[in-house]
Order: sequence, then C-alpha cells, then structure tokens
Amino acid sequence: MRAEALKGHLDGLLLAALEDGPRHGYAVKEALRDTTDGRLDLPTGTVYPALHRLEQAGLISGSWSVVGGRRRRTYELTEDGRRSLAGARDHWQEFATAISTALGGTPWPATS
Amino acid sequence: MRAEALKGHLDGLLLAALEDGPRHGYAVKEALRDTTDGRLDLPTGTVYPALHRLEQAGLISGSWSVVGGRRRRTYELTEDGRRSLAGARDHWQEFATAISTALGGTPWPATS
DNA sequence: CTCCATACGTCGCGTCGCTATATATAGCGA
DNA sequence: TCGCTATATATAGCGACGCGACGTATGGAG
Repeated sequence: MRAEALKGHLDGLLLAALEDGPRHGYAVKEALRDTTDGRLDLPTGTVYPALHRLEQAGLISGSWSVVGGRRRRTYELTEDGRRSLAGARDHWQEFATAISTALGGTPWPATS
Repeated sequence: MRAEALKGHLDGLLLAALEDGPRHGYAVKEALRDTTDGRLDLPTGTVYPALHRLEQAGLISGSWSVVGGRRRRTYELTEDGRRSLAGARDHWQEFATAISTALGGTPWPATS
C-alpha cells in the first residue's frame, strides 16, 4: 500500500511502535511492517527523519549503542510521548469516523 | 476538527458529496459539513482548488449557471469519477485498517 | 446602510513523506 | 575472494497539496 497519505498520522504510528519497549529505528520500521502484515512498509527516508523530529520534540529519547559491530540508536517514549500517543489515538478515532461518515459507501467498519 | 491531515483523502470526500446528484462548490462544502455534524468544515481555499483539480482530471464535469443573481458552477460525477470514488473507498478501508492496526489502543472501531 | 451568508476565485506558504544517494558492517553463496 | 543481500543510519532536494489570507460580487435581514 502506498503510504503517501500518512500526512500527520505518521508520528502516532512511530510512537505506538515504541509503546511496548525501546526499539532502534530499523526495528521500528520492521515492527510497523510486521504488525500490518507488510501493508505498511515505510522507506528509511521516511522513518529516520520522523524519528529525529520526534526526538527534537521531546516525545522520544534516543541513545547510541553498538550491537554486533553495527551502531544503533535506540529510542524510548518520554512522558510527553505517552501523552502524545494517547492524543494521537483520540485524534485518529475522530478523524477516521468523520472521513468514513463523509465517504459513505460501506457504513463502518468493513463488516463485509 | 482540523482537516490538515486530509492529504490524499480529500478527493474521495468531494466525489462522495457529488454521488447523490449534481451540486455546486459551496453546496459540496456544506454537504460535507452537515453529514459530519460540522466536524469537517473545509475552508474555501481547500474546496475550490480541489474541485478544479478533479475537473481537470476528468472525474467531474462542471457547468455555469445563475441562480438568484449569483453565479454557480455546478459539478457532476463522470464515469471515471464514479470509478475513482469506488477506488477511493477501497483505498480508505485498507488505509484505515492498516493505521488502526498499527496504532493499536482501542482495536477497531471505537466501540466504547 | 451595515452586516452576514452565499458564491466564486487565486497566490503563496509550510509541511512532510518520498526518492535517491551515501556510508559501513556482517554473512552467505559462488 | 568477490559480489550480493540484509542490517543500520543519514541527509539533500523534490513534489504534492491543504490552508490562510485576501479579493470580488450579490441578496436579504436588521
């Protein structure tokens, strides 16, 4: 699936991927891919800058480490990050409900 | 609700608003506002350019008329438009399912 | 006569996801 | 030994597009 329509929803996804414990960037990318059965396979050029933004915003905190000769930047949620994630979930529910209503067709959700 | 996160979903909404019959731009804006209880109140700077794009793309066709001294551009769906609307609905279902899955929290939809 | 709703339009800004490209290591098969 | 792939990170520049701000014009209510 094309992920171009993510505008404004990406941050929440990344935060959600970090909810059950610290992960490094590549692992976040994989987590999203796996939990959605490969439907959400984000390019690295999307993931890394977004993580930088989140860290800059204080929603996650990162630290360098080296595992198996490869450098990793491991991120974990901050308190602000958890709050922001909760907000993102609320916002998504509202958004999805509004769009689904306006879009019509099959009511909500795809019960077919 | 803030409609900034519409990126890529707007076209489908406009097409859906034209599904049950021809409407002019302002009426499309009102239709979306009304069917969502005011949650989706798009600014004119969003609606009109988008309608122009859709007409340019051949998904809707417009014609001028004058009603009550005011000029109106009335649009209706083309065949391509109907196909595109169906596609937009499919795409939305896929997208919403993927995001909801990855975002986690309350599963899907807000049954609470 | 003023104000608001109706009705259309466009310019320019800002955001942000994506493509392309670069670097570096580990491991596997030829 | 020589690629090739997966792992792991990074950034520059592009392109798309929704939105704010503004401009024009009419009709009706107060």
